[in-house]
Amino acid sequence: MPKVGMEPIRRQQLIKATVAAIDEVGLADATVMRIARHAGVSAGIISHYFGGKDGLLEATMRQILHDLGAAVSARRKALSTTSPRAHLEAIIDGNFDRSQVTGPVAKTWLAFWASSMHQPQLQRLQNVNDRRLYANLCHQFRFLMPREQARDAARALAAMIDGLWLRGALTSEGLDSDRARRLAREYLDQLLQAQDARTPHPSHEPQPES
Amino acid sequence: MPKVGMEPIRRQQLIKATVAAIDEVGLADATVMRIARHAGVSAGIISHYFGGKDGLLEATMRQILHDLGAAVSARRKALSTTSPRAHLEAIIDGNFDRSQVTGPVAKTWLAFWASSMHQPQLQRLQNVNDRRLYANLCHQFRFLMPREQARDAARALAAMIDGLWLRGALTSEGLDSDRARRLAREYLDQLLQAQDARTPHPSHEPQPES
DNA sequence: TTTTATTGATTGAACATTCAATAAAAAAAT
DNA sequence: ATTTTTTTATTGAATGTTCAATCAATAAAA
Repeated sequence: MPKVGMEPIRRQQLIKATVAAIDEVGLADATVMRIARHAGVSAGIISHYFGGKDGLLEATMRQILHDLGAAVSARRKALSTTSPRAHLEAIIDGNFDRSQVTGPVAKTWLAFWASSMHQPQLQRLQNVNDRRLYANLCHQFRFLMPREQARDAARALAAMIDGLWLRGALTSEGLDSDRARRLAREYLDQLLQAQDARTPHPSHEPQPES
Repeated sequence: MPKVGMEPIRRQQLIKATVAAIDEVGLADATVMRIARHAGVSAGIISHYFGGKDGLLEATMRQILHDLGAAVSARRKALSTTSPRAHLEAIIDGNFDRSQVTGPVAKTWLAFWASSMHQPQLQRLQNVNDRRLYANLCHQFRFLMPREQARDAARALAAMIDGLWLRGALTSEGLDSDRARRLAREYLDQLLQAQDARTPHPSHEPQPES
């Protein structure tokens, strides 16, 4: 079987198998043997490509975070406007992107979330990601409201997004991504309406094109 | 040392020690030895009082859920009104009650949350609790809006509460419970204002006393 | 023939649980 | 009031299991 250039293939295989194993039995029971079996390879190969189980878990979390970032980024790049509202909606949609919201991925996500509280390696990844979401939201809200209000709006919308995710991961039916998206968007509407009510004379929004 | 009637004392001790151990090193590394050391007793005693580690973990989750329920319940009973808004605020405040929001408890809570996805015993407890929060919220919102809107409002506020919890558990500084409460209350305000805007002629609210 | 990829039995460490031994308190007997 | 007996609580070493990591052996491609 050994061909040259197996490394990228095996790495992807094993990361996918890790998500599958965590979905199946949870992080605590996702042993190297079970993961290897999912990938159709032997257990030893994990240490060979990832230096050990920890390396594989970190790579898996990286992959998930990367996919999430990519989903958001793609939606924002597809926009032909600088309208803050459109960008905020794109961030919401990206966070509930199909690829992210699959049952297995959601469970893996939550498992890493809990784990990251005590594993510095994972905590770093978690923090980077948290801050990115918060900073992105905050930056957009800044076009629409004063600094402190923008910060609160970002904090609240981030909490809403994560909360919908969390509750989706727990229900047996999995996350209803259409409903989650709708609820998050309605919340955004309310945030913006509340702001309009406070400042009936808009101050410094960027060019809200046609 | 052996006095009669140690059972309730030891059980409480061990549950407290479990929370402390999970706070210290996470659920994955909370071994019976470490928990026992926190409680100042030997490892064997855990099997004696809880039948095994699983029994202790389940009892710990029960305790945390019970404390949360009690905090909400106490605040609602202290109300001398049936105003839906006051009850909704009491539910919010109860969920961010001091006793719940301590760093150790928040971490333990999240650890069980992740764990409950794959442990039927814990999942049952989780579901009961989820449904209670949702049903309570939904019941109060029903006084203020039609069924479907009440359901969405309950889903969204529940997600906001859980999201604030989740994000609070992850930050190293712990949850800022005052800020969390404020953000959740502001969201509630927005929900109710949005509803007032839709139905300028209120239909069937209960006696909104003085 | 050499290089690269992969296997899987082996090793050692960590762990939950068990249980015979122990110790303290409570109860009974003196 | 002592001493003895019984009951209750607790210990911690021993047991058996599970697991991650290792590495010599193997097999396929180059």
